[in-house]
Amino acid sequence: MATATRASVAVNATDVADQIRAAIFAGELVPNQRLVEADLAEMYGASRGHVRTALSELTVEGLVERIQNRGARVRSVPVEEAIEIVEVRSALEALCAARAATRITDAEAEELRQIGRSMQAAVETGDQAAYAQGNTDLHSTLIRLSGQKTAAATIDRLRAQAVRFQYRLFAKPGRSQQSLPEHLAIIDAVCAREPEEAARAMREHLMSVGAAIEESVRSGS
Amino acid sequence: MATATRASVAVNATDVADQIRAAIFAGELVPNQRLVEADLAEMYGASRGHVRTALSELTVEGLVERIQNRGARVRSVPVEEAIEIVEVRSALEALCAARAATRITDAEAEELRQIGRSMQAAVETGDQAAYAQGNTDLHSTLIRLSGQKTAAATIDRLRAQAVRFQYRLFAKPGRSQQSLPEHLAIIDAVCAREPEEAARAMREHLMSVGAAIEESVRSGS
DNA sequence: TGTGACAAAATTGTTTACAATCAGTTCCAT
DNA sequence: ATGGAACTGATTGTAAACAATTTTGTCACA
Repeated sequence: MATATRASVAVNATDVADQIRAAIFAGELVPNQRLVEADLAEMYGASRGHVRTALSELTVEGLVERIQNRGARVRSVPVEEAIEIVEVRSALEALCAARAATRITDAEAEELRQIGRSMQAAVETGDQAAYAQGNTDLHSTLIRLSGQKTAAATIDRLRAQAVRFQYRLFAKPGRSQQSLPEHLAIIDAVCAREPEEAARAMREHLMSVGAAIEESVRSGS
Repeated sequence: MATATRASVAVNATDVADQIRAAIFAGELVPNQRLVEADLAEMYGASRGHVRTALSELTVEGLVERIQNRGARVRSVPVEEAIEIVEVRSALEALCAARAATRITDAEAEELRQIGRSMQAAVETGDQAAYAQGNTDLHSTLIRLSGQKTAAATIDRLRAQAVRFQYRLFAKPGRSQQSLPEHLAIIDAVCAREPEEAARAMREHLMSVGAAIEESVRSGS
């Protein structure tokens, strides 16, 4: 733990991109923070050329913003766009939930119900971290069970852009009490192998997430 | 028109990426075709460095595939993935259609109906090119009217990956006769400002596109 | 005190040269 | 003939040097 911000050494452009992406995801690099090539090169033990192409790639992914001759910054996603992202995720995760409902095996259904039980327990004991973990597990499990790799990749990319707002949301008191029944409804529908209902429940859940983001911004700042 | 494959001169990495993207879209660069850096550099009048970062960006976009020390190729999208792409587009364009239905003005509705009329005329006169144009116009207009930029960008990126299959489809005899009523149903629903029905019609249409791709591949090769 | 011109520093953009790797070929021993 | 070691040409990977640009700092002057 000598160098706090560096997990492992990056050798090529892809590695550097991965590290920067992880740092943004972890909140170590915050929106609008300048990304000076020389600094990043030293920090990750890579050449400046590698850092440069990594920044190009991250720009395509929408995580980084570049201005000619004025360098790169962590892109600050405006609220309106964050809501758009949730709306798109809503459509895609609804698709995934529906597909999961048509493909799920009995063993996988049990796995899903287990996630539901642990989320319920987390709400009862007031363990926010455990609830957040359950939330992540549920969404990623459904995406995996859908077998839709294109949707999975798209959702991943979009979610990375909106990390900033995810944190805000879990900090909101009473949020988990509200979203728990939504999550359980999704699990029930998928386990009951009802694609239409699973999609509907997922859409409803993510629309509520969108509304919560909108509201938290309206009141927060 | 001295150099057939080059439209304008590329000076930086973004320009090169644009040119290569356009060439792939136009079918000048076909799947699995090798992309030799030195050749591209000469062809587009750019340095090899710029070509290199352009290839990195296009790899992130999913248009190009790179293998370490063995260069870049135009990525060949397998059929299964093309179907996934249509499925994702189905979810996203349904979202756009629904949003368009809630936001559309009278003038925009007339614009949409006009597209419908020209598509109908194209089918009656057997003008395939005009029908393809109408198809493009309709989809892009709905996406624009939705005001959902995130969805728009995502759809664009996905469609670029699946160009190969779009061509195939329009070559199929009787395809336009089948899809015309689907298109008209979408237009009617959006103009009637019925989001649910618009989304349903769009989903149905794109599912039929997916089925047609699957079938054309099954029989074609 | 404020403002403009100028100089210096920091940073990014671009090119070039060189190193590493791979595919194909030749050639020799078996 | 056959298999493999060594060679060759083509191509990609890497780094470092240089050029261009922006930003920051300084100072004279109103």
